[in-house]
Amino acid sequence: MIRLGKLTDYGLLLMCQVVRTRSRKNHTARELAKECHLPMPTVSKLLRILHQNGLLASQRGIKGGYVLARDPELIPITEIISALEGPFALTECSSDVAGLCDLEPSCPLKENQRVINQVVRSALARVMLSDLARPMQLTAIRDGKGNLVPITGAAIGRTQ
Amino acid sequence: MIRLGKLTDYGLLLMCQVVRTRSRKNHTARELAKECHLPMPTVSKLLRILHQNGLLASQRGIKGGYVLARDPELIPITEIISALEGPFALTECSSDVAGLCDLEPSCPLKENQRVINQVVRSALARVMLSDLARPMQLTAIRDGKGNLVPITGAAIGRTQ
DNA sequence: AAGAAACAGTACTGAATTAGTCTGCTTTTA
DNA sequence: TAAAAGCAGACTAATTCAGTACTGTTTCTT
Repeated sequence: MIRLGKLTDYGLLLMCQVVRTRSRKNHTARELAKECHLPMPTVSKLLRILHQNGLLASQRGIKGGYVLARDPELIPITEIISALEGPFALTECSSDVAGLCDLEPSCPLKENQRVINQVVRSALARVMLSDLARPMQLTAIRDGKGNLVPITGAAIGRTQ
Repeated sequence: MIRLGKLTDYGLLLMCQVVRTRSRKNHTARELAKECHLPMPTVSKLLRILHQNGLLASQRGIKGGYVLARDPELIPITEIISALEGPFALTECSSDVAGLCDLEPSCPLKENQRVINQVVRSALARVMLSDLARPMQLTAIRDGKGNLVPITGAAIGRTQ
């Protein structure tokens, strides 16, 4: 399967929790850990990374905590994923670093790897955090032209 | 990054090689291994899996080998990926198997994981093997930075 | 009919990656 | 100034993955 790390999954969960409870002034790592049933050190680490990538704003000190840096409508989930998983690449070859692959000079796939990558990425870039945080309400995404496309009809390929 | 295993990458490479040289009556594992600069046992294993999933047809015996089971225009790369990586799922939660996740009863993300999954999958389902096997003829253009961008969906999100 | 060439399948090993934990430090406010 | 909270990196354990080896089965050729 195409893999998203557990930590990324947790990260998405945390961000959703922040969105869902954003009436609160701020969110401490401890609170979020409890609410999401995740170990506190892990949550702490994730929140720090999300902060470093401009997705959360942090306040230190005894009354500190985290708040969302932007409206959830303005946060594509690709940003969260990139923050936690590093540069977006399906394989080593599709990254921008050269020389990672022995086959590189002879590999005719390299360019197309980039394309696969781009297809996945642009598809995910249309899903916003606000879409994720409202369970059950996401029945459509926007296609390349900005039109809404029902999710259910989007599936091609067979179900396994 | 979203991860595709090396073996899957090799599998895509092999399938492309078969397509590109399909004037040959058949393709032995040995030939393909040499042409793709991959170890022969690995190639053998991959070809067998691809065959089991109905992507290649095999002929045993001294004059045996593999041929493409269908026209490359009819093979979405999701099929190749699913064959080599197992059921399409970005995280454990998004698979159909229940009970894998401790958080399941309280996890409000579960449904949306499915959505993310579906978004990626339906995007990839539109890319056919024939598209991959013809480098440079793909429906993609280069943007200002030299990155390939599919013309079907204007890439949103920022480039990292 | 026998042997060679090629596919089929399984099991094991070593390596790489990842998740998670621990420890200590810095900042801020009551 | 002490406590609460964030900051940072190192370390360990577990899991996953790639690769290899070995054995069996099929079919063609001589």
